[in-house]
Amino acid sequence: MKPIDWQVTAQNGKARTGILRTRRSEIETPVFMPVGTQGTVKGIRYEWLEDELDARIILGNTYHLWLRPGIEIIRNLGGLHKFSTWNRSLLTDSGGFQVFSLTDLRKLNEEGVEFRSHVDGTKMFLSPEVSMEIQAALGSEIVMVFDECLPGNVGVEETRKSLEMTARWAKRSKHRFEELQNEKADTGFLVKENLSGRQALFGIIQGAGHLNLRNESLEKTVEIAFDGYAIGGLSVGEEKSIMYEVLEFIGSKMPENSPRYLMGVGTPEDLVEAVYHGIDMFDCVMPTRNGRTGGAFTSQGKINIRNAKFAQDKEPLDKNCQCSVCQRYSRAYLRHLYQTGEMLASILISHHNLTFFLETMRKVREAIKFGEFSKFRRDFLDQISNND
RNA sequence: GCAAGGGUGGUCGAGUGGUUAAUGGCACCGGGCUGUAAACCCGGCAGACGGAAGUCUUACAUAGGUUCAAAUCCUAUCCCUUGCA
Repeated sequence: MKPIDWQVTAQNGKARTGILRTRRSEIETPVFMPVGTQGTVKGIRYEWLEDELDARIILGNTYHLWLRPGIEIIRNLGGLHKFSTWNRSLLTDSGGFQVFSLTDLRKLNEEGVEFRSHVDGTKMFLSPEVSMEIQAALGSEIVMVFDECLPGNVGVEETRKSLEMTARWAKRSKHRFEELQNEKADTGFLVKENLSGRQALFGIIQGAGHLNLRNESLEKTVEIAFDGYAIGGLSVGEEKSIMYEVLEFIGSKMPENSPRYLMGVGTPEDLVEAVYHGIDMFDCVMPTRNGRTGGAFTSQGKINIRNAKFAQDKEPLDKNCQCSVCQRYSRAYLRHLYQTGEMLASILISHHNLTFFLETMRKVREAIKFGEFSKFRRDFLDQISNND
């Protein structure tokens, strides 16, 4: 028995819809997963995620939860689901991205990465094994292998060395992961229908903007065999055209019968483009981070609620949006909340943004089912670049 | 009325003869944010011209003055604060 089940339900060009079943929820793909790094999607109560937004899966982060509150505490409280009360699916990132983003606070070698905690400077050592142990304690439905994520625009030699290490780390991740499953270290264990009740493990393809290396990484990763495959190392400073090039090249080469996950991406346009190239899963901090900092995504493109031009604007953030924020609050009011530093501004805009992302994916799925994805893509990109 | 201390750019507040179109903070304006060290970061903020380096004009209560040079020194006036009557 497998830990997850994924079936394609419709195909339109390279784009496809599917149903991903985990032990905790049923997820229609393509799916956008809100990011909940520290056990919370910043500014959004689970009630909203469950009810109005109807998110079926969110992210958590190994590194952050390891530092605070610490794994012992989470394990003692029964895992991240019980601790946080989020009962739908969780995907946990391995800390691999922090290898990239906390570059000043780390020392990296074959064995793993020594971090100085960004919280208090304590030395911590993260490795494939440790990452798997933490993710087992968190009890997420989908565990990510521990990888090295390079910045964009890195040369061929460095990229190759890195991707080879990532492949070795992937092997070690899987080895330790399976031990932990057998040891029943997974706090989220839950038997459901014909699933194993265990965690699923996804591999990560690296290779920066070098297509041949992407291919190499793909082969190495598939050879190890995972429950799903992710593309890492995109949108990390490289030209956007490089990301699209990599997606076009590698997207449809990834195993057809497993979910394909593009890590950390992206803008609404990126999502639609990636779906076009056969990607099924996404996560990104943009809706919540931009929401907190006054950036709203709309069907007419991005707006910045700080702009003086909204001071007396009675319209909602997006006149085409059905979310509870757009049904009730004007741009003028939201701008006022933002300008006066009211936390509600961040909450409401984040809420709207998440709605926009999730709703966009709903429309994407719809379009694929009706065989109209090309038209949808054209119209969507047209609308969104048409603002001001 | 007398005495003391003050009046600086939207605001608060540095500066007390030249490197000062004037430090900072706030406000304001704009930009950025892609597996969250992010309720954050960056930039602009007298006016005009310029792509820019820059040039010019007007500025530190008001009006005069001293000086090669003044927000800074002097004189007068107006206003504010505090104390004493």
